[in-house]
Amino acid sequence: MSSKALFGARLPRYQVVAQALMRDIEEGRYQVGDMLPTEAQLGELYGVSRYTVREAVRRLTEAGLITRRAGVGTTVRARATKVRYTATVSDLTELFSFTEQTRLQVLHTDWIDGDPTLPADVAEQRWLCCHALRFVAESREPIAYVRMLIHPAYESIRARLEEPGVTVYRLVETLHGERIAEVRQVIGCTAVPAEEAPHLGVEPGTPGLRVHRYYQGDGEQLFTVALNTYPQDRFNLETRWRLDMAAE
Amino acid sequence: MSSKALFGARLPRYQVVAQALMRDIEEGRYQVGDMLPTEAQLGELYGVSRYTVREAVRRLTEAGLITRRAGVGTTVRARATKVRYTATVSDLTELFSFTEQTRLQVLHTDWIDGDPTLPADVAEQRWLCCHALRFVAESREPIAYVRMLIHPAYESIRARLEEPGVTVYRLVETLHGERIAEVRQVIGCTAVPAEEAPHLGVEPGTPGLRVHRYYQGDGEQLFTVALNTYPQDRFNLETRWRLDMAAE
DNA sequence: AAGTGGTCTAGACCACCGA
DNA sequence: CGGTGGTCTAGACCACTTG
Repeated sequence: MSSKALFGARLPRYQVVAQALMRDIEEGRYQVGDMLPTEAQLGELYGVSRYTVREAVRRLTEAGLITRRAGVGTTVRARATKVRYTATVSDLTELFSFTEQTRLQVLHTDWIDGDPTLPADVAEQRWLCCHALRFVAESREPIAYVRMLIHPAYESIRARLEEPGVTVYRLVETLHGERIAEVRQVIGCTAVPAEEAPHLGVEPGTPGLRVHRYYQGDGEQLFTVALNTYPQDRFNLETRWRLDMAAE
Repeated sequence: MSSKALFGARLPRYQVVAQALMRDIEEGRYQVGDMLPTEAQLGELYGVSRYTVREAVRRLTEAGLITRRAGVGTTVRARATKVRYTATVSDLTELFSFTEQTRLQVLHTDWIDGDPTLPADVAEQRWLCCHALRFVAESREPIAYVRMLIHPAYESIRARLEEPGVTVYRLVETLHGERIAEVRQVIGCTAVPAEEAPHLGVEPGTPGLRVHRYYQGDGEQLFTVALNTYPQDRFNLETRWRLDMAAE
């Protein structure tokens, strides 16, 4: 119960109806897969107008309990609102709070083709691979060694990679007018490889954070992959998950 | 443009109104901070009923462009819908895909009091610290060394920590009837400490993933803190961020 | 053709806020 | 007090799905 439960607080009728329906679903009087009564029937059942029924039913829809289809009806989809924990960022840069104040320095570029250390779906294709260091602002010490895998179709990105403040995903979006629809991020740890260690100023084999990010378009197509190695103590990744207060 | 753009598809009037309003905000005819016209005025302006205005305005509200207050009016809050990327899990266990098939083996318990390696707000208080190993299913090799910081008020948790499949946050929730409202997760890398290495079967100083999770209640109060060390190659953390298709 | 949800109108009363 | 958004009614027409 909320701390500000009010005794005299009359609930709107659509709330009463919504709660009654939720309870009926929760307690199994309507099973998942069942059809709910029609709006007209619910209106009669609860003695309210169609507007009120629709407002109530809208709540259930938003809570994901039901789906509706014109000409068909209303189907129960879930027994209870799942408690959902959500981390939302309004912009991908917020994923990595620092990203915007960083710059990239490209070391060299080559092609990779079937790297077995990569996931199967990535290793299948041939990628342009940009090796680079990431710096924070004016600092002379890099925070990460980055390998950027760029789909051959997006090769023109390479030329603009070193502009300050750019991010891969923004380049893909602006240069090619495509939206990044999904980002997959896999985090693990690693021993800093001998190839990368001197650039980072650490000993080979010392601990490093490995962050792989896969930028995907709307279908399944992979636009770019960023493989980052962060030496110890130069970088922390923080995520917050907040409880959704959707339907109570 | 969507692939199924239909020419003959007449838009609902509330959509037309909503888009007009969004464009007006986007282009600065209504500035952030300004009040929008009242519902009555908008109805007259666009020649639609109040229902249609409200349905339109509801879209802007859901998109986060405006906020409304009865007795006051409608305030413009943002110039454009920010693209939001969301990662949603229906249950905290999904945050760490493995957690449910794991078991904990407690090594020993002590008290910590002002550990300087911890964030200031955590270090301030006195915690019951449970040292443990986390195993996957029947495997004999632990995947992590865990230090569980338990608020003295929740000390009774300790006794049930070793039950298979339990998770800290569930114990807090069930034993004390409190909901975890927020989880903060900080990821970095570390050299596996000498104290932990033998238990994990690795050499001290080898790379390890450090995952700290802070479980918070509704206020600011911290319930528990989990400090995990995962040796290399035993564990990956994956997160997906999907583009919200909310308001177009 | 009958019935569904989706849209829309023209009214109405209310709680709340600011002057 | 007058005006706001929040709630609610009783109608209506429509596009769509199903038999």
